[in-house]
Amino acid sequence: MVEPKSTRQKSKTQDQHIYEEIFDAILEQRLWPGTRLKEESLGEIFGVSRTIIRRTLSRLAHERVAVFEPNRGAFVAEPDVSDARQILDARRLMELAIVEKVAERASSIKSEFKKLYELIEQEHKSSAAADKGTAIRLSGEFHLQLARLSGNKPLEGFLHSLVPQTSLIIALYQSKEGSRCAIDEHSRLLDALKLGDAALAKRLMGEHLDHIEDRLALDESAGNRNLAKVFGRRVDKAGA
Amino acid sequence: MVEPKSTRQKSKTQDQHIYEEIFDAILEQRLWPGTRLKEESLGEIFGVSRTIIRRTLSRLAHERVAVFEPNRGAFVAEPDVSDARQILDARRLMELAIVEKVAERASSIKSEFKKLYELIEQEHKSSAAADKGTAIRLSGEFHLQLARLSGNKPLEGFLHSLVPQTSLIIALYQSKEGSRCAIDEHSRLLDALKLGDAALAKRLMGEHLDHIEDRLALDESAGNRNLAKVFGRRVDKAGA
DNA sequence: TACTGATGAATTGTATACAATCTATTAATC
DNA sequence: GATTAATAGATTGTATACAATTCATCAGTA
Repeated sequence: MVEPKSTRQKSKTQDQHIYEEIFDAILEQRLWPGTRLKEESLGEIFGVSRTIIRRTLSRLAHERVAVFEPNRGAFVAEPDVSDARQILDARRLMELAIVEKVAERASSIKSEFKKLYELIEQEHKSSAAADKGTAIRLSGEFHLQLARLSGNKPLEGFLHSLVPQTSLIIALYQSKEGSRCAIDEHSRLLDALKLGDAALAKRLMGEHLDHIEDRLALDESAGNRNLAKVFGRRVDKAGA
Repeated sequence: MVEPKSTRQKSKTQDQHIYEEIFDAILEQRLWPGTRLKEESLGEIFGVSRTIIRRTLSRLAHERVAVFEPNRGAFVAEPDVSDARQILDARRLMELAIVEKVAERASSIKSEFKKLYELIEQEHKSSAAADKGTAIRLSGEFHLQLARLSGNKPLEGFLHSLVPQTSLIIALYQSKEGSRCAIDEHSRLLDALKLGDAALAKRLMGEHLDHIEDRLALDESAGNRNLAKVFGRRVDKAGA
């Protein structure tokens, strides 16, 4: 079993792998807002040079999941209250449009729904196993899969950046713990979609998003959660 | 007057400048879909190394304005008919949402409208001067400015990638020449927005987009316009 | 002539070297 | 002791070197 001599052939998938690893870490809230993303450390972790890491970080930065501070490097984004409102607002707009499109296409994508039910099944399992990180990530993936079924790639791409940003917002501003009813909401939403009931699906999605937002404390004072910003200091939350 | 010793200080603006130069060239349809974007050539043109060019190209690729073909380099994107429909569909969704938001905020952003009227004025001028490229670009910028006034940065960013993509679609699929009524449409739209008449503004925006799409030939056979793809060949449309 | 295969130039993909900048530590001054 | 200045170490930003791949040219063959 000879290793491929070329280091380039894997490049595309290698890139994608590193990206997804960081992406998932953010979805699962293992990577906290404000965490420093040191290039050399990441390079060692994934066994590539800074060149590759830099490309990944720049992709994350473009999706507003990370931010570059000039000469200081990349950090996991910390959306402030105003950012959060805009992100959630944009996401609602997108999700409702997506749900409508999926409902319209319901009859022609029947086979795809099966996968989504399986995803919900997994959500249940990890929720039951108290594997919170995985449960959160799967929840996000449910929404991403829905976006894919909309059949509109630009929309899918846009939601792909809004979902992890939402994850960061939840990390920063969630006040009440999420009752896991969200999973049942997914499943009822999917039922409505399969029947092609756009109106019901949109209502359910709207309520689903309401519930997520209800758990957040997005009043201005909530900004105080971000102590570093309040005191104008910079804190590296991950050194290694 | 001493030059700044550092080559890094300008980096952020330098980057932005190169990006905008290419962005504008695409908006003005000086850069045609399928054009090869050779790294070294661009580097020489802008006096920077491939590193910087590569970053710019990767940004354009992320916005789907350029595409990377592995080991072959970057090319100006050539959205096919299916892509085009999805892009236009997404854009309609965005533009209507944006118009609604701007109408809602009309009273609190009165001073901003002035700039937009000036932009329309410029559009008139370049149109009168038969400066088609500039006219097209300014038309795109009008929509981008509107997006900015929506007060939603994610939406603004998303439209920022949809506008040049629309430009590529027009380049590829426009069958009838655009009557320059579009400028008057901008101006009537702006009137409605200033009055905060969301319903009217949305109707006008919808019609505006209809008119753009009316001039396109997006039936399946339209794909034949892209001869290179029909014959499975690759053609470099710009060598230098 | 048309087709295949080999050779070399051109171009991309990645790693690395080096310069600019920032950060932390220590020394110096009041 | 607190504040500022200076220095060394760490990290980012850019250019460049080198390897891998593609592309064009041109023999060779039927």
